[in-house]
Amino acid sequence: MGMKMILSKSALLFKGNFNTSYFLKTHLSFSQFGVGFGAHNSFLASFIHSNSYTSDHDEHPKSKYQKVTNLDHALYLFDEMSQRRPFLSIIDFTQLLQSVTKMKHFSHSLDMFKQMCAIGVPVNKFTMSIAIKCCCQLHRTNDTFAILAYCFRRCIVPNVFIFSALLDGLILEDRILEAEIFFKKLIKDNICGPNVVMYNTMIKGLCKFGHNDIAIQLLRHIDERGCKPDVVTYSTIIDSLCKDKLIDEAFKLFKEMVFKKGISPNVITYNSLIDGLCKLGRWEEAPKMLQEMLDVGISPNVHTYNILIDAFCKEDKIEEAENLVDIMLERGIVPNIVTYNSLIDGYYLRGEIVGEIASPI
DNA sequence: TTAGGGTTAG
Repeated sequence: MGMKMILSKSALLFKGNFNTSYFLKTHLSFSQFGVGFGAHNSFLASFIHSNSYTSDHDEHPKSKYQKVTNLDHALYLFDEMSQRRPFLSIIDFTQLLQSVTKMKHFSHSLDMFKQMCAIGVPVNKFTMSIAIKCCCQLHRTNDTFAILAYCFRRCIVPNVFIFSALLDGLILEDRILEAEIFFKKLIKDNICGPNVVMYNTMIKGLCKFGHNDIAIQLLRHIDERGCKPDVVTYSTIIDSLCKDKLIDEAFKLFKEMVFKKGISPNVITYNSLIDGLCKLGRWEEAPKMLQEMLDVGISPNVHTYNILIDAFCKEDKIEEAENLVDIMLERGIVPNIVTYNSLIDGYYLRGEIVGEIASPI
């Protein structure tokens, strides 16, 4: 099998089914929640700068459990900790659990959590919320509800972190109806006062299912509840509007966020808008947005460049895409697999990749 | 001195 690729310079714990409906008895109607691009200029830059703040990152040094980046090392440490008596602090255990979770070894994290419970480590709300997150990432939300039941048995009252993780799990599994019912029940029965993260999670779910209008209603509702929407709230809806090709609506919300609410956009907000412009073929405006980002002091990241590179490649503008790769490299941003996949697609569309591609293995 | 949310391809 031969390979001939012509790429130019860029070629380079808890078993059992907990009954979710136990928590969702009350079914409420969600209906109770009930400018186009081009006006950006230096005023925007000054406005955003005036609303930005810098924080001193005077963080505490990381513990050895927080520094772990290797699974085998983490498991070794855990084994060592499990055998020590008296137990180390629950903070040490939780930090190690979090490190394994950050490595995305969710099954191992859950196994560790179960082991902690089995040997009697006094798990707390922090530990619980990490375990629930792991369950959700593994698409095992029903097991998550079992952990919640375990919370109650141990007299650990779930808090907004734990409920938000649960809500996120339902949304991840596309169980939007249950998510809505659950969310409303938490509020109606005063089980948990939602904060902006929980609202954002619900808004993400609504957007995921195309309910932009209800998401915007919920955005209005946040203010009425005395909670403040933030850049994630707006960016989530802006992104959804862009994906639904409602770019003018997205820019309207963008302006509301910046000028009315005084919330500074970030690189993710801009990425969504640039992607929306590219996918609608508004080629004049996308580079302007990139320039605007730079003007307001927001550095494009690998996502930003990938969005533009992919769009150029799909439009047979390979040279422009290659120029962007050069700019990325000059700015110290390393192209990743998405960058190369987009470029390969572009070359393929142009017919510059011929023959069969042999397996490299 | 321990926990949560939004962006890119296929």
